[in-house]
Amino acid sequence: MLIPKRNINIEKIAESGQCFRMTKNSDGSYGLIHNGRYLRILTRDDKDAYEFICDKKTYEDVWRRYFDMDTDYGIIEDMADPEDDYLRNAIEYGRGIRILRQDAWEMLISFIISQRKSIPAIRTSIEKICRLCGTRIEGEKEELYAFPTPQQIDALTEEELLTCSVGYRGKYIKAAAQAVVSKEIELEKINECDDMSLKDNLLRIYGVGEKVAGCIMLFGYHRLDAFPVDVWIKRAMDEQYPNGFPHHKYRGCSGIMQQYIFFYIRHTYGRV
DNA sequence: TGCCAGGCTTCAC
DNA sequence: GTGAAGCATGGC
Repeated sequence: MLIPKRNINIEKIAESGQCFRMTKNSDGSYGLIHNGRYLRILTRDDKDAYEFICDKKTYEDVWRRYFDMDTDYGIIEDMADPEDDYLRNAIEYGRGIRILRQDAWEMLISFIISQRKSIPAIRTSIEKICRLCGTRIEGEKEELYAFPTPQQIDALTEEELLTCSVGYRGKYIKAAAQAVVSKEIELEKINECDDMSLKDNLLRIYGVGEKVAGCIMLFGYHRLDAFPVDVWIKRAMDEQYPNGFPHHKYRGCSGIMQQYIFFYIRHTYGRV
């Protein structure tokens, strides 16, 4: 499947900090795992496109939605205030980033792990957990593992979890798995809630605060008004928006603007 | 080597 | 409701 490069940039998405299991292979291709499926992506400069290594049906059934291909990001980019140079620069810099429609459970655990960790360290931890208790993906030469189910993580002992470099977050991960397995929290059902109620439900989970809830909403529930504020976004807000970010101008897409700013400021400070 | 990382809970006040 | 302490460990 050839996907034109217009409005999608796999390299930027892979390092945008919204997903942790999309990695660059030694041959320059990209690989990602989602819901137990592996997708390899080649860059085809000769066609000005990406080549998704999958059949058309799988693309239509799975990846088209995952990459949010039915949203026109050009329209969203045009919403930026013409006088907001910072945002316009951020968008220009991050053009091609899209908000992936990832799995809510995976986002819950991934962003619990993310607190006070660097992105490379988050990736390392998540990979360890997948190898420790995730299901091996069939039909691939490499050893690839799906993200563990709630039951698989719930079955781990505290000691096993600690081998994944999660540190003090181990108890949060256990509690989250327990809450899901026991149906104390129903991740699919709460998708019926409006944004505010969805956030309230997520905040009930031990180890989930404002920022992590925002990330789960944005990347796991595709709630595009979620605006998670981490140390980087706070830095951008303090420096560029001393009177607060004008959310009212970006109703329905301020989370996307957040993602452009996050990507931009991390590169501005040379941390990537 | 020391500092920082897509923060959270707990506990004063 | 607000503010500060304490937290585990990898990566640069």
